[in-house]
Amino acid sequence: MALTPAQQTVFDVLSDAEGPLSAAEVLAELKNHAKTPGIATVYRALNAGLDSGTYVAVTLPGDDTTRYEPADRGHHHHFACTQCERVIDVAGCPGRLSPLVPDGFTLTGHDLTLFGLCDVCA
Amino acid sequence: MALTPAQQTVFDVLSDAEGPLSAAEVLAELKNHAKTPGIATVYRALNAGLDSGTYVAVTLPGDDTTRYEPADRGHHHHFACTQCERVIDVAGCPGRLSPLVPDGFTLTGHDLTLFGLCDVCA
DNA sequence: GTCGTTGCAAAGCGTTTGCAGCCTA
DNA sequence: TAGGCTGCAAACGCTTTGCAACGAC
Repeated sequence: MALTPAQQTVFDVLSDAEGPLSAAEVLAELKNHAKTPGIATVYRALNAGLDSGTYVAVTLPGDDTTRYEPADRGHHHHFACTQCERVIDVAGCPGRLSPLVPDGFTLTGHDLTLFGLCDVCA
Repeated sequence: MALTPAQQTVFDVLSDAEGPLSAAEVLAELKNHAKTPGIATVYRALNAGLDSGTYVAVTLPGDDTTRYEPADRGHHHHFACTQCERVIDVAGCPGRLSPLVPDGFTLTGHDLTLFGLCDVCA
């Protein structure tokens, strides 16, 4: 599946990011590039990536905007800085979640977000 | 801080729920009551509760609507049924999260959502 | 009568979609 | 010329706000 120029640009930005970006952040990042696409084009590129399985959507607590990141990063979680609002990936996983699940429930997945101060803000 | 009638009704619904409810769910629940307030009144009651610290807002991954629950439930997490979309509280906490935090970052909180099938859907 | 609460409708904000213009082949 | 990509603007759903009417004291 060949990428359109706009899709390629968006893909580059997401690949270079150290965590999931919102559509607005992608657009802001693209402002640094030679050519800035319209917001509609950004959303179309992001949704095309979701459809093709290239990206996954990420929603963080307390943040009502959808974020996107490449789907090939494997299982990981996120750290959200409460000061600068930057979101970065963190490797690893607490594991041992089955004991938390009530009787009769089936656990198929989980999502963990850490909050605190990033290295810049700390 | 005396509650208005509408605030009291919303408070009753949230207190009886076994997990966080969205504004739409609160409104749907209120339809079973004698008097159904307008959606604006529901939002006003919810936000008044947030301001006074009576409620906390909860956002779940993959769900772009804000949910609300009483603030006095202590530290707990949530289980979201991927089939019926019901969300219920789960007690307990994996703990041991500090090892996941990158060097130079300060951990102040976390949020965990479990996904799977509830006892009804399993 | 005064003040706060409520309901309706309009406004906001993020996201999606329709449509026409553009570029490439 | 035909096709798809793009940008603009309108549409859309959830949430908030303005304003006037209502009810309690």
